[in-house]
Amino acid sequence: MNPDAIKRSLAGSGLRSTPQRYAVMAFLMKQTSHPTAAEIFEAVNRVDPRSSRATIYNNLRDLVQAGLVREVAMEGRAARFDATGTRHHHFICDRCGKIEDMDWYAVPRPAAASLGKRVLRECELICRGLCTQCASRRAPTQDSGLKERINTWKKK
Amino acid sequence: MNPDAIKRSLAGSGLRSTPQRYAVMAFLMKQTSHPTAAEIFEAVNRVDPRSSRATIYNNLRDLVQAGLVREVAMEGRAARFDATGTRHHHFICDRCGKIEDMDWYAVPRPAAASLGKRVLRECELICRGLCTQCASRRAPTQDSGLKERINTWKKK
DNA sequence: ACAACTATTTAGATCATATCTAATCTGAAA
DNA sequence: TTTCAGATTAGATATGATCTAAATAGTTGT
Ligand SMILES: [Mn+2]
Ligand SMILES: [Mn+2]
Ligand SMILES: [Zn+2]
Ligand SMILES: [Zn+2]
Repeated sequence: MNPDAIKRSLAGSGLRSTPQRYAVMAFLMKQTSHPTAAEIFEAVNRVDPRSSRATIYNNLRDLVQAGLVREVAMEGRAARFDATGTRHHHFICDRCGKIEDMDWYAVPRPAAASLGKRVLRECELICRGLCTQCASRRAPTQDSGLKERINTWKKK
Repeated sequence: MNPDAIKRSLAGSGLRSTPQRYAVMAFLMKQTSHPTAAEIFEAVNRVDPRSSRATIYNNLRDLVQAGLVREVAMEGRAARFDATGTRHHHFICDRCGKIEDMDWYAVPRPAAASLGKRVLRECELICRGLCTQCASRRAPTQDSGLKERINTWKKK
């Protein structure tokens, strides 16, 4: 996306276009990974060191509120973010914890009986297993169960 | 589930059955919500105050490694847990943040092309919208967009 | 171009959650 | 009953996120 389009989308959400805020948005948009606030802080300041830690957090909060960025649902401690460009699902690797985008496809909605009086807005998918890299590094053996997988991952 | 069954499932995972560990497991199994470590600490010690904070965390770690408990994938800061009894999906309320269980149903797996060389183990669903309580408290208006919903929720 | 107004940025303090340490205790096997 | 690896503990420490209040800078109107 070009600079002006980003600036317009900020303005369209009632957010001023500051160099710091622009940098966070632009970085997330060209990212295919799902960086933490700390990673965004580093990357953004490596290019142009004008953002404080608080500003990164402030801007992530504002961009999420504006719907331009989302926090990814997963079980780690540090929040991870992606720009809400195109709709997609996620794949989380059991072994290395990496979060990858998966092509979006409509998922059958829960049965009305199961839904009850809840109002459904969307269904997102979290696929789990081994990422390409981890799958090739060692084929999962029969006794390599959840325990082993979580162990490996937690040990970083 | 009866006490002996819990003890057997702990032993079956190579975990000693201690009063503290048993209490965490038993509490999670009778829970329909998705408590944080702090909530488990409080609840367990209200009944029988023998567990330290570190022990709650230690046991949650051990039970997750054993596959008897899982940490729920969601975007909050404090980890939330449930016993992995019956397979199910989750519904997260946009307004109050509550996580509810949804009946399990098989989800169509991603297309082979999209999956690539990844090894798929499972697909879990995160449904979003308004829980029964929030849906009835105020019907969503047309201009009540993501921004408003997140705002309301973040304000606790 | 300039002033005025308010959103934004900032360093550092503080909070919330999770993990580590190393001393002590205990479940369960023999 | 003895034994000892596994489990518990209080408190210290680490990590990630938010708050504070003073300084700065986009944007709008002139
Ligand atoms: Mn993504
Ligand atoms: Mn659940
Ligand atoms: Zn991997
Ligand atoms: Zn709700």
